[in-house]
Amino acid sequence: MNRKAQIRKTLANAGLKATVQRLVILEALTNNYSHPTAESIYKQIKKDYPSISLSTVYNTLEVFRQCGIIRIVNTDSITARYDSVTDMHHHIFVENDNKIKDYYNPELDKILKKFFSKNKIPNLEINDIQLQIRGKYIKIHAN
Amino acid sequence: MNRKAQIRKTLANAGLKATVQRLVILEALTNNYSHPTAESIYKQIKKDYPSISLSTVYNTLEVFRQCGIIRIVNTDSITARYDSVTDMHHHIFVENDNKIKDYYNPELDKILKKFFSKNKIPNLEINDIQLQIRGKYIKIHAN
DNA sequence: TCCGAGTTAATAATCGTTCTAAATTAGGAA
DNA sequence: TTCCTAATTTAGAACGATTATTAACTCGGA
Repeated sequence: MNRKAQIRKTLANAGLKATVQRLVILEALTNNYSHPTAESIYKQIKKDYPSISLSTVYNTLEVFRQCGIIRIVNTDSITARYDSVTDMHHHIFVENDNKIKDYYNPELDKILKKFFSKNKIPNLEINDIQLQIRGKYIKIHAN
Repeated sequence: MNRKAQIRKTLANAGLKATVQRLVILEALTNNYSHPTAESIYKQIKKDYPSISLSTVYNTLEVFRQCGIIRIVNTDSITARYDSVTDMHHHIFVENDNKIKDYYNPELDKILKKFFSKNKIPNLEINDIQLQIRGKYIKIHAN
């Protein structure tokens, strides 16, 4: 199944009409691994689809979020950054350039799950566990 | 050393003048474990010190943040929430009531540190590792 | 005490987001 | 297909949180 068909399927599963706007917004987000802001999704889409409204981008992202097909990344910034991956994964916050990278590591996931099944937090039903790794990229000198 | 003396010391170590405003703001934050917003710190302080300005609260929190004596908690919300604890700890996001609780567990910290010293991320110098645990509080029925 | 840098207060400005209401559109029924 | 209705989109106003501006104040050193 190609990407566009996959996106249509995601919308159908969520019970959402497959409007042009929803298709392009979700496609923009799934093609973008930089955890973009609403504004930057809007700018990207506007190139090919100039009549799109910023409101629509915000509204649609909020609809997607409520359906659970996207998320807002937890950050210390005012501006929301969106993530189309809802499977278990972690984030690397790169201090040099304000980028957020995904970090996948099934071994780590296993360790975390094991830890919290042994060490239950009283009365809490855990829905999601996510690591935030904050760091700086360092230059490697070959000499 | 009492709390007020400790706060004075923290300011001195950061090279900051110990003004009344800074003292009350930092005291309010260190006494408050709910990761308050700027607005709620402002309201709390205003009771005892009515001439304080909301701007001062914002400015001062930002000064503290830049000095590294407080942090902004990573959240998916528009409103910044502040944390006076900068030692390694994690956060529990309680979905029922929008509260953020601290989670300390030295054993977990050891596991995480060990994992990342074994599994280095190329070119990345890690400054902080933090877990975000999202969940719901469940009622326990005794019968 | 006086000076000057640092700090604060009040408020205007800005930014990101949400709301509102009118226009448009999608998709089902006839 | 055409019509109908509810859902969706658009543009722009409104809003809330934060930041900037600037004049007044204050602290600590000379």
